[in-house]
Amino acid sequence: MSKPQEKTPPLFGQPRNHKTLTEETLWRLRRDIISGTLPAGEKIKSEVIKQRYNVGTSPIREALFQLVTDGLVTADGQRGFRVAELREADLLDIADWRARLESEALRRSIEAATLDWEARAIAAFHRMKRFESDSRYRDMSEKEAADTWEEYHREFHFALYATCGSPWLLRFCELLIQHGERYRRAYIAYPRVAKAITQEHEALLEAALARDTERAVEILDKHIHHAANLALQHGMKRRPRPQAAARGKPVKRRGKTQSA
Amino acid sequence: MSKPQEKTPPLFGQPRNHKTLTEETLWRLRRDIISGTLPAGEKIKSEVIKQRYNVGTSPIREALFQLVTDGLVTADGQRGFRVAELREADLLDIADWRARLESEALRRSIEAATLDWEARAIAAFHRMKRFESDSRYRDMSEKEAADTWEEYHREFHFALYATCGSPWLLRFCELLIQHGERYRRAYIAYPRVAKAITQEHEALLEAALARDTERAVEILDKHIHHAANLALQHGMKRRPRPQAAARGKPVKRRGKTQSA
DNA sequence: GGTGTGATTAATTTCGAAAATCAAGGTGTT
DNA sequence: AACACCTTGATTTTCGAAATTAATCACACC
Repeated sequence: MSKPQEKTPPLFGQPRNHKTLTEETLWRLRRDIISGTLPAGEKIKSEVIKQRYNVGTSPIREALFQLVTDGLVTADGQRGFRVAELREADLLDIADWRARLESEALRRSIEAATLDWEARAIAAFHRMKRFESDSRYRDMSEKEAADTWEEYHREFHFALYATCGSPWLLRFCELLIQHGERYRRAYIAYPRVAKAITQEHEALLEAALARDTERAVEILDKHIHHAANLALQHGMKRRPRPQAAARGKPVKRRGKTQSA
Repeated sequence: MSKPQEKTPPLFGQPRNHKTLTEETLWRLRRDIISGTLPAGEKIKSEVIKQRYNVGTSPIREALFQLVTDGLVTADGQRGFRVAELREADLLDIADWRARLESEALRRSIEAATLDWEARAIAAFHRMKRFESDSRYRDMSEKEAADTWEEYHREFHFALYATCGSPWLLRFCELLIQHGERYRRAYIAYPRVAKAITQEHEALLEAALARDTERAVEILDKHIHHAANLALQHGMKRRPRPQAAARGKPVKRRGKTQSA
């Protein structure tokens, strides 16, 4: 009613109503890659995906090529697709640019703040916070809980940036956030990470609502680097060289790698 | 020999050796869109492309979906593909972020400058400059000349940014440059634009080689905004509302729009 | 015993046709 | 005459199979 020309960016997440199989497959694949269901470096066999998602060759390939452009999947010549590797240097680069670009997005959004913006941010924050403390999430599996929280978390950040006014900036943020989430989730699981950063979210929201741009940006900057460092620390303990795991010789075994 | 792990970003342009038909189709489509051979807003009919490029359905769709992610093509629900529209606001946004991000890339590249970097930049500049003044380009059609110059121009800019050390930054620059080029070429043709900005390139190279970061960044910033304003001025004269042209009613005629 | 070459097998890419979807034109009813 | 519904033709999407390419193994040769 209020703003009919507003076009929501292709933010990913909930079961949106997808018009084509390609679109649906894209979201499912993206979610599975970011959540780690499809681990980094793993070969993506169309046969497996075909059975898992119950679709034909074309939608899978069309979705995969979009993910290639997004950088979540790599396509080696004529040797099929792989989930993109995780590299420490990449994580640092992502955190660096997330901090820079999201800070700018936040700054612009605060300058252009509207009542809708406030409402959306508060709503998103509430949902996330409440989900953390409410025991309802015990009704779902760990993974579902993580997926849900991450969805809320993403939406909270996006709500803050939404009115920045620059489509390109939003797009870059979106891309970086996706990749950043993948790194984080590869290294630390849900309930843990939320505890570590929850009060930063609160402070961030508060500063933003108070229109205290400088403080908000400072908090956001720290928040992003904090999250990246958390991932880095846990990641170093857990997997010394993420890319070495799957890249090496394919274990010599050729045929079916796993069936059931 | 020197740096075997260096991976050239998927910079587009010349007839690289493509391994798959999808890849080849991607480059051809991208080139045709950026150069304006496929005009903004135009419907992309797979049947037409199929005949023009002599490929089947799959490679075309796979390529198109990659361009959708790049923002050069839009996919409306189940109604096929279109070349993305040109909008004034978008041009301004692109110029803004080109200036910011390329400045940062240039700054970092200068800080990390190597001899290879110098050599590549000088080589690229020479090629571009020489092409402008040399009458050889009369051997080709206007369009070929424009294509060639744009290729050199792009390479010159990229050469300056190449050692910035941030893959994500390079990627953003790449994307923005592609889109920026499309806007420029939609409004002003080759020989004209080169005359207007050629001495800026020279000054830019000079400052960069002298390691005068601040001056180089200042020149680059002006250069980018200058180019955008040129496009804007010419564009406003020529096409008052770029997006209105093709969006409107499809002229009521349904069947085959054009055959030969 | 190691190495290079040819044949076999698995996988990916590509095509062409069937199924699904959309847009326009036509028909009938109020 | 206006509106809704159905039919029809064209386009897009999807599938499954053929063609192409890469990988693996076996065998002979050095």
